[in-house]
Amino acid sequence: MGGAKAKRLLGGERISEAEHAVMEALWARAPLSAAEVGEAVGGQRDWSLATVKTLLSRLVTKGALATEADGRRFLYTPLIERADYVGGESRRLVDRLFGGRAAPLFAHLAESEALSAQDIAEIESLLQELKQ
Amino acid sequence: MGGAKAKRLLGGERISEAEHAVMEALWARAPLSAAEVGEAVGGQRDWSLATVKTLLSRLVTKGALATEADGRRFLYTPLIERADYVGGESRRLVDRLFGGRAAPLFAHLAESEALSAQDIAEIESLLQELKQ
DNA sequence: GAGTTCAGTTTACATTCGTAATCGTGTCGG
DNA sequence: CCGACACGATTACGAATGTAAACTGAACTC
Repeated sequence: MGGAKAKRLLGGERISEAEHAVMEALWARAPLSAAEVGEAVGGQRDWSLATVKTLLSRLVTKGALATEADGRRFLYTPLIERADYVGGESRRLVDRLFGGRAAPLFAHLAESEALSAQDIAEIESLLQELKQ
Repeated sequence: MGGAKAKRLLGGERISEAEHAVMEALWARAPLSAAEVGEAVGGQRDWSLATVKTLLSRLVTKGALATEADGRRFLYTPLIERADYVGGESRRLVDRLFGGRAAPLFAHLAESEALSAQDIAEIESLLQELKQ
């Protein structure tokens, strides 16, 4: 279950960084109106509502969001799953920088002290699961 | 030695994806002339020499490459280390998508079967080193 | 020594992105 | 019924990017 195949954005369009912030808001809670998304991202970015609306429109065009009419306004809902997006981006990075292999990435994070003790513990237990 | 602190690009400018391909060529072997870089990346991207020259210039402007005169032409050498670039990009991804923690990234890679048996073995041994 | 070549520099131009302001229209209060 | 407001849609506009052609000056050729 949960094995939804990665939904490709229409024509494989990419989600930009600003757009991603909007997606995060909607992944956290959806559906939301434009104004609500504005509030939600208000903490992180200092955008005018107009900007948020532009990003929402672009995401709809790209096929990343669905709209549902709610009276005079729209409610927006993600069409792609966060896991798919995250997986895609991770894969892209690993491909681009580490020849597609994850171990070197891991080594890098380890070497640059990007791993906390907790991370290490968690990863260790994940490894255990994988091995059986 | 080798502990060079991450060289920040002038003003923190980012290296674009196309530029990155050029950097890879030079990280693999440097110094190289523009024509040589062209050949080196020729396999991956189908760029005209003019394009390669543009990218080289932009990278010089951004402070990512140094030029060394060699007769009528230039030889280009990276000013930033691949490890620094890779580390920066990895960190950005982890911050943006996983709240700065590496374990979730790892979990994701594991879950999406992006980890080969070899990866797992290597990571395991890295973990051993980390733990002592 | 003049023309051709070659390399870097300048200019070009369509897209995407970030960031909005403005427009058009339907709705709600009075 | 009329004006103020609330929304989405349209338009804007500069910076960055991808991709390259045109220009310029120096070097090598005959």
